[in-house]
Amino acid sequence: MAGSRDAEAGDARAARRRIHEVVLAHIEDQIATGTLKAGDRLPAERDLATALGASRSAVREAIRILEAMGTVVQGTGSGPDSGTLLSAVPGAALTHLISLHVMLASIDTTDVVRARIALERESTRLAAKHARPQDHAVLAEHLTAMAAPGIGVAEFNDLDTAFHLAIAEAGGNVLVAELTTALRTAMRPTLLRALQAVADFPSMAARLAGEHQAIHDAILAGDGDLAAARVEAHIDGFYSAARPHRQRR
Amino acid sequence: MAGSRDAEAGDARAARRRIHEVVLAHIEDQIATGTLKAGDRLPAERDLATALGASRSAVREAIRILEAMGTVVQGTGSGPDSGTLLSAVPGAALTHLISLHVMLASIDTTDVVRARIALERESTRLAAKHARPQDHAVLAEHLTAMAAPGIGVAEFNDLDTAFHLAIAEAGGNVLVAELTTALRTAMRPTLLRALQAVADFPSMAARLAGEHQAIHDAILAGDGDLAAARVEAHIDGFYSAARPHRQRR
DNA sequence: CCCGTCGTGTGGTCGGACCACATGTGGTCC
DNA sequence: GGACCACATGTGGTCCGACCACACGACGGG
Repeated sequence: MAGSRDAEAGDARAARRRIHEVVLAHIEDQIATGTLKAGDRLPAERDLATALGASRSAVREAIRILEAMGTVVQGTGSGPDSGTLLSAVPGAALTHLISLHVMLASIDTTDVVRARIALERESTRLAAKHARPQDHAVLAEHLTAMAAPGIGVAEFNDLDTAFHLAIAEAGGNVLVAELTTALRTAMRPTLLRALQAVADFPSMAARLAGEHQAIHDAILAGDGDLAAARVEAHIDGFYSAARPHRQRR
Repeated sequence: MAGSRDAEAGDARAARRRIHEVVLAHIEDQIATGTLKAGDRLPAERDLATALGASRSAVREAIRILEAMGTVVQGTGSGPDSGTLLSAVPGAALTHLISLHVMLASIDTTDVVRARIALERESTRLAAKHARPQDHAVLAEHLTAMAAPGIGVAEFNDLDTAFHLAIAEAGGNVLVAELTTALRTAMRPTLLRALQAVADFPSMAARLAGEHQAIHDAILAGDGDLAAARVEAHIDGFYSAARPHRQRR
């Protein structure tokens, strides 16, 4: 049935839908109905192709999309790690998506900041309620690392991200945590530029460290509202301070 | 240089990176540096392939990913709408991504609800500050439509989504609006199931309509905090009421 | 019993062919 | 001269068949 352009059946009336979209819909349908679930293995590309009457290229394009969405991982060779498996790791995909759109300027950075604040207020409030000792340990660890004298801009920023992410994870809401990471990561280049433009980085680092400490304290105290307010002030304050340095282009 | 597995150059040391990833990185690099921006046209697939020393399949897979991210649209034929153009419409991609992960249960629906609340609190607060007369008109329109007697479950739900989306758009934050839509759309199947399980749908619709009206009133009054609180109660309340109906699986 | 080898199955890649579609260009007919 | 039609051209869409790289598992020799 390969090269049959001759109108396979009566379904030809449908709009010219690309084949890989049909394949994609087929797979997503099985996901929606529970026929396929995380951890399952998809049929081999070749089998899927013949089963759906499509070419392997079409199947591959569909799988490529699923992979980009973070719902599938592929491995070569044989064995348990080979083949196409349904995973469920939205983080990287989300980050990729947001980053692309920030780069394309289809999303304004101030919008990202506001969204971050909204999400982190929530995750911080959750963290204040649910954080366990080990979560606090992680946070404290990041705080210590950030206090290292002579720390570089990039390292500081990455620790900063890790700190905020740890809060989100302590909150226990997977989606909020993933979104927080995605937004924070998407802003990384912007943040680095801003930090590098800061005249007195050490004092800026000290100020941010102090704010982080205050946030942690509020979380430790279980005061969600206070922690949330401090997070908002922390994020908002930094961007307000950094924004004046506008890069050309 | 096509089938050359013989270590093209010194770059062989790099990990086995799939070719489409290289192509993708190449394009994203041009986006990051501003060489390519929204509205621009990518080279033809064949040209890109020869230019990068890759096969057309590889290029197509990379483009497929970009398309899935909502950064590219393709059109056949010639003319201004043909070829591969950089767009910047994150909405559909975001929705697709979230929906997939909700279906795969890699994201818990209660997490989605909490995230929605966090985002909609923000957008509602923004709407209370920035909404213009035409925004209010749209909101009022949706409210009227939802009040139609004998309205069906699906229609009501879609209008509900439209109402919340309109608020997000009135707030003026593109990212928050897109995220709101994505989360709301991802929850659509779940919401429909819940609504269909409601014994007395008309009275439920009336209750929700009343809450919507109250939210709109607060926005009209410019009281962001009140509006935000009402939105939170509205969303939280509905899910709490509907959750008891747990579907097997 | 251990270990190397080879078979087999999986994704990764390629190139070339052809289709469908939309436009532009030119010639033709009135 | 102007309206119109046919073909050349360029773009994505699709498919096929082949081969590579890789990893596991079975088989057989030492």
